Parts: sequence; structure tokens; C-alpha cells
Amino acid sequence: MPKISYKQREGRRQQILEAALACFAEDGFHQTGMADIVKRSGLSHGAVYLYFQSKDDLIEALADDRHRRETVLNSVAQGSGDPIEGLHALVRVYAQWLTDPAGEARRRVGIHGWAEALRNRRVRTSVVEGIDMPRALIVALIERGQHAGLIKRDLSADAIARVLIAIFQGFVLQKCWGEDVDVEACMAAVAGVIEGFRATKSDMKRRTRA
Amino acid sequence: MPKISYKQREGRRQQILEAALACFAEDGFHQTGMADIVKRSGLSHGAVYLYFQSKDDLIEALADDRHRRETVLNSVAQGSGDPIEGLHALVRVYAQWLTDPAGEARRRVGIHGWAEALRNRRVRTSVVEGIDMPRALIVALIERGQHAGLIKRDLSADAIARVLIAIFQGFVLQKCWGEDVDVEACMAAVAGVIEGFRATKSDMKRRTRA
Amino acid sequence: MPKISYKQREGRRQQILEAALACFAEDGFHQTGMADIVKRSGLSHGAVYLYFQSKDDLIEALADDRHRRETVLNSVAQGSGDPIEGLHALVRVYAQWLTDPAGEARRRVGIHGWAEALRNRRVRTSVVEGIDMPRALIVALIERGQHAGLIKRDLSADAIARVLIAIFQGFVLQKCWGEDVDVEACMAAVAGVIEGFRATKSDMKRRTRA
Amino acid sequence: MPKISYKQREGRRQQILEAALACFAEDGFHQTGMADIVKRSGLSHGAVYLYFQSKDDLIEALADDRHRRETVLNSVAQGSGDPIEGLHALVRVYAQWLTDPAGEARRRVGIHGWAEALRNRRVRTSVVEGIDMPRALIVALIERGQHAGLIKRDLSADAIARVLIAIFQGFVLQKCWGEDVDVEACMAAVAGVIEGFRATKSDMKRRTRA
DNA sequence: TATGAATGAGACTTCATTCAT
DNA sequence: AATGAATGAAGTCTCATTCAT
Repeated sequence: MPKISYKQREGRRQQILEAALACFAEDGFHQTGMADIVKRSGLSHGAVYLYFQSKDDLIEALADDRHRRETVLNSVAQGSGDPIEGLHALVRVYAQWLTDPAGEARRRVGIHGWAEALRNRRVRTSVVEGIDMPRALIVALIERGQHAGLIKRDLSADAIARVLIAIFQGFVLQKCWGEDVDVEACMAAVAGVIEGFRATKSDMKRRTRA
Repeated sequence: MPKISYKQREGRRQQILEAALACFAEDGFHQTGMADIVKRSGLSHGAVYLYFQSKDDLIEALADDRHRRETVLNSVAQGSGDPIEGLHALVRVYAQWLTDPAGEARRRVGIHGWAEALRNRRVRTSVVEGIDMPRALIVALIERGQHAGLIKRDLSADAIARVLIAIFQGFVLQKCWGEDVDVEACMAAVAGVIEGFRATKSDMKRRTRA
Repeated sequence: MPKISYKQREGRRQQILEAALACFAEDGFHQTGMADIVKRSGLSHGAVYLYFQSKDDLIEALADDRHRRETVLNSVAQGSGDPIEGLHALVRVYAQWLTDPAGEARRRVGIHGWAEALRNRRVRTSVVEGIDMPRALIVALIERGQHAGLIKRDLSADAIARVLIAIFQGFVLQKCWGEDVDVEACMAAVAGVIEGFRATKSDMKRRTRA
Repeated sequence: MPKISYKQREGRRQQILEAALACFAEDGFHQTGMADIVKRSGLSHGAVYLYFQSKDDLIEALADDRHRRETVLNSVAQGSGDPIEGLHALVRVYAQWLTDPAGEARRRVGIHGWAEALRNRRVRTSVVEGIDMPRALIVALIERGQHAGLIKRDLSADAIARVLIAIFQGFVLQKCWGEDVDVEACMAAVAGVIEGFRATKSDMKRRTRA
């Protein structure tokens, strides 16, 4: 017979995760002390350990949380008709995510997670799965486009997907460092990049000849 | 009157920096202990502190080191004639840097530096300058190309530069996480992206009409 | 007006004491957590604290419990006729207690209690009284035997009693450490020891001469 | 090139072990904090961990220390001629050890070690070896005596050894609890016990008949 | 210059106990 | 009476840095 309801329990969990997120965003995983998280959460040391086994558990919970959110993010732009339009839609979704002021902390923690992924297997798995998801999505779109003759065939679908993902990873970095990034303009450039993948008449001719 | 020659002193410094680089690459800045660096350098605690004031100083020295190396890297592809060819040349240089097995540690430490840049002003400055350098280079090339009618004019030069830089940042991440990145194919895709920025006849017409 | 019957209350108390006994036997007093006892008892933290004021209270209750059981044990072999036979009877009773498999936990906790007695006055009192009881019994038997000329007079009754008690204390240790103790043989040796205390003809002569 | 000599280092080690011994004697292993040991040793927290890996390491070092001292203790009474006299010699050695005021702390820690042996394999091994040493010694003496017809043959040598060892274990307990033990008288009783093992004329007759 | 033993603040985590429900 | 979530002091241990040698 639990003393508090599932909802209450989940609320406390979120309270702690939010505190951890804020702390980690400010100072990174390893420069943040449990005391910081405890203080920020408004709970006690013991209470935090009632919900998470360890600091690492907290880090991994946030990694999982991020993973879950990205799953949702990707699902948004899944079943479009026109592949090229699908890519544009995906870019719009990620652009929105990139500029959402409420997501700043999450983006910063994301970067710390990228570094942590280099030495923590569990975090790496979560991070890699997090980019494999959109990659699979993009690859599917591109291959469909290539089949339909809408996208250049001389480029590897996987490579294109990696390029698009890399662009967003780089943007996250540049934005979080406080660079004066004109996201509008950048998105236009990305749109240009995508348009650049569109098969031209000469591509079709070349293909016919080949 | 220095007790040891400049050359000796510089040698010791490098010895320490190399040890630090190796340790940081493995475990990140904050999970690496000074003891690890001391052991790996083959020197003593005291000796390390004779050359560097603190662990942060060491981190910042490595950031500066990176900055210096990137300056050299950029200078390679500076004065080309054809702007588009210049971009391709730059990409080749960075692609080489990306795949150099000897640079793995540096790339990993670079990622840790990206995270550290979020909380250490000095590191951030170094990192940001490190991307501002190639950015200025790329912007110059592109603006030259746009003036000459070789590159589409409807895209911001800065945005294009940021996209290209972002691509490489993302590639560093994806490679260092152990992803199975086909760098050749990716570089072809990047080349395709650059070609996509090339002004077409319709662009010219559009421009004439405008 | 108690809310639950005395019987129920006593049942709960025993339930807790049994859980504590099992835990303490496994891990000692200070390495056992209240949480372990709570879990093993099947009750709640709060419930345990309704019956015992503190962990120390629990430890002391078990010490008292032991004390009470030993009182019973001693009373068994009290009023024999022949003093020597009385000693043998006492040894048999303790030998039985030593080999009873169901008493293993109690013996182990007993040892932890011996250590605890060094720093907890209340536990020490309980332990010391626990050995003073059989000691008094043995002293009485021996003095009776010495008066009757059945037991050597040149040995202090108290010393003999302490020796006999010490033997059993040592056996508890050796058995609980998992030593391969042949209890039968040891009891035979103890019987031999007791027989050794029997006055011989030469003792009687010596006494007459003195 | 060590900064301090072996002697200095060993001195520090002893300093810490002595502090630990005093603390453990007072409060047991698990109620003693590292802070207590640190304070008593006059060193710093870090210094203690420079010499011992952990609190458990400290406990085990003391167990080993005890083991080493007991080896010396046993070696004292090894090669006697007359087996019975050998037993008496051994008893005298242990009696001395038992009454040495400077050994009080060690005896108390010994008791805590007996309890700890129930749950710490390493400590148990050390403790058990510590009693196996004198046991082997006693068994050898007794078997020699039995062969020579000086000691009763109907008692197991091992059992007699265990009895003698148990006696001293029990004495340690009784003394450390502050009992008013008349060690002189007890030793006389133990001597009596040993004399009781001596083969009598009737034993010899019985043996001849058998 | 160079050493490495020493420092001590602070890291993470546990756990006996309480108290609102 | 009974629950179990919450508390927070205290536990063990680490580690960047210093300083006597």
C-alpha cells in the first residue's frame, strides 16, 4: 500500500529531474554536486536517493528522458508524402526545437551528454540511439526520393542523413555557446542544402544514358 | 636566470600536455585526476605545478593549443582562386583532420572542450574563436563567389559558413562515438552540398529580372 | 485501554525480535540496518518503533531474552545430588545447547553480544549476569564437593567454575567460525577435565597430613 | 626515490595502527569512525588513506598484526622436552599475555575481531589461523605425550587442544568484561586440568590389559 | 628545480529515526 | 495502531593543491 499516489511520486521524480537538469545545464554532470541538486529540488538528500539510486542514475534518467522526447519529436514528421517535403518538415521540427527558449537547459545538458557519451556506455547508447532514430527516418525518405527519381542518386542516403543530423548538432553547439546565430537564415541555408539534393534534368539524362 | 634551458622547459611542458591530452581524451576533464596526469607524464606532482598553475590552467592550455593548431589548419586553404574550389579545398583539409588516426585523442578532447565551453569563459572564448576563424574564411570565399555570380545570392554567407562548420562538428561527434561513419561518402555529400550552392542559370536569370 | 490484545502485542514483539535475531546473526548489530529488520519482520518502520524505542533497545531486548533463556537452561541442572554428577549434567545441558542447530543464530548473536558488551553497559550487565548464574551454580556444586572430600581442595571453586564456563565460551566461538569441531570428543575431554578435579586418595592423605 | 625512509614510513603506519587499535578497542570496528582514528593518530584524513586503502584494510591489517604476534607467542613454547611441561609452558606464556596491562586494547580488539570473523572472510581466516597455530602445537605435544605413555590415551588430542584454547578464549572475554578474575587461581586450575590429563598408574594397567 | 608526502574541504551515499496521514 | 516517505547528520573516501626537503 503506497503512502503516496503514483501521480505524487511521479511529480517528485520530475521535481528532482528538473532540478538536476538545471544544475547539469549550468555546470555539467561532474561539476554539479548532489548538494546542488538537493538544494535546487527543495527536497532533502535522503529524498533524492529515494527516487534515484545514484548521481549516475540521475544522469542516465535524463539521458533516457531526452531519448523519449526525441522519439516524440521524430514521430511528428514521419509519414509525409513527398520525400523532399518530408525532409523540409523534419528540419522545421528540429529548427523549432532548436529555438525553443524553454529547451535551452535541455540542449546544454545534451552537449554535456555528448561528452559523457565518450566514457559512459549507457549514455552513449542512449545518445547514439537518439541520432539513429532520425537517421533511419531520413534515410527512408531519401531512398524513397531516389527511387522516385526526385533525389540525386549519386549520393549515399546514409551520408546525406548524417550531414543533415550533423548540421543540427553543430547548430546546437553554436547556439549554446552564445554565438549570434541567425537561425532563420541558417534554416534557409539548410533548405537550400536539401533543394541541392533534388535531382535535376541533367541528372535524369545522365541516368538515362548510364 | 633560468636554471634550465628554454628548450628543456618547453619539452617538459609538452610532455605534460601530451599526458593530459591522453587522460582527458579517455575520461574527460573532470573525471581525470591530476594524479593520472602526473603518472602518465612520468613527472611529479610538484613538477606539473611548476609548469601549470592548476588543472584549469592545463585545460585552458590545451584549448589554446587546439586554437593554435586550427589557425595553422585554416591558413592552409586560404588564398585559393576559385571560391567554390576554395570551399572544396577547405573541406578536404578538414576531412583529412577528421580521419587522421593520430588526432583521435585531440578530437575527443575537443568534444569535452565543447561541453566545458558552456561553463568556462576562457575555454568558450578559445572554442568560439576556433570556429570564427574558418567562418570568416568561408564567409569571405562565399561573398567573393556571390559577387562573381558563382554562388547563389539568396543565401546568407554567414549561414552557409555556419552550416559547413556545423557539418564538421557533427561529424566529429558521430565518429568519436564509434559510429560507423563512411567518411568518403559523407565528404561526397558535403561536396554535393557545396555544389548545391553554386548559382544556376535560373538563378542568374532571376537575378537579372530582379 | 489497549487497542490490541496483549497476546497480539506480544506476538508482534516476537516477530520483530526474531527478524532482528536473524539479521544480527548474519551481519552483526552495527552492519544490520533497521531497514533489514523491518523487511524481514514483514512490518513497517513505524511498527517496529512502536514496540522498540531504538535499535539499541532491540539489541538490549535480545540480550535480555538470552539472559532469560539461560536462566531456564541453568535451572535444569540445579538440584542434583552428587556434585561431580551435577557438573557432568550441567555440561550435558550446555553441550546440547551448543549443538542444537536451531540455536545457531542465537549463538552467533551471542558472540556479537560479547563484543557489544565491551561498549554497552546494559548489554555487558546482561552478559555478565548470564555467566554469573552458572558460575554460582558451579561454585556451589564444587564447594559442596570439596566439603564432602570428593573434589580437590587445592583449587579455587571460582577458578574451576570460570574454567568450565570459559571452555563453553571458546567452543561457541570455534563452532560458529565453522571450525570442524568434534563436539563428542570435546565433551569427552571436558568430562575428563571434570574427573580430573575429583579428589584422589593421595589428595586425601595430603589433606590429612596437612 | 621515496621522499621518506622506510623507517619513517613504517613509523607512520604504526602510528595509525595504534590509533586504530585504541579506537577499535573502545568502540568496536563499526562504531569507530575514520574521523576518530584520524583525530587520534594526529594525522590528516588523507594521510591515513595514504597508508591504508580503506577502513576494512585497517581492520585486516590489525588482524594480520595480531596473527603475526601470535606466531611469535607460539614460537616461544615450541621445542620443550617433556610434553606436559610444554603444555604448562604454553599456558604460562598465554597467562602472561592475558595479564599484560599493555595488551588490554589488543585483547579487546581481539574480541571485536571474533565477532567480525563471523561476517568477514578475511578476518575469519586470520582468526582461525591464529588458533590453528597453537592447536597444532598442543596436538603435537599431546600426541608425543600419549605415545610416551605420559598422557591419557582415551582422549582425542585435538579435543584437548580445543579445550585448552577455549579456556583462554573464555578468559579473555571474562577479563575484558571487567570481571574480577583471579588469574593466579585460574592458572592453577588450568595447571590442574593439564595434570588431570596425565596418565595414572591405573591408565597404564588398563592399557596393558587392553 | 624537483619531489612526493601531506592536507582538508568536499564528494557521494546511508540510515536511524520521525511524523503526517 | 500502523504506514512509509521524508529527514539530515554522519559516514567513508577522493583529490587539487601545497611545501618541507
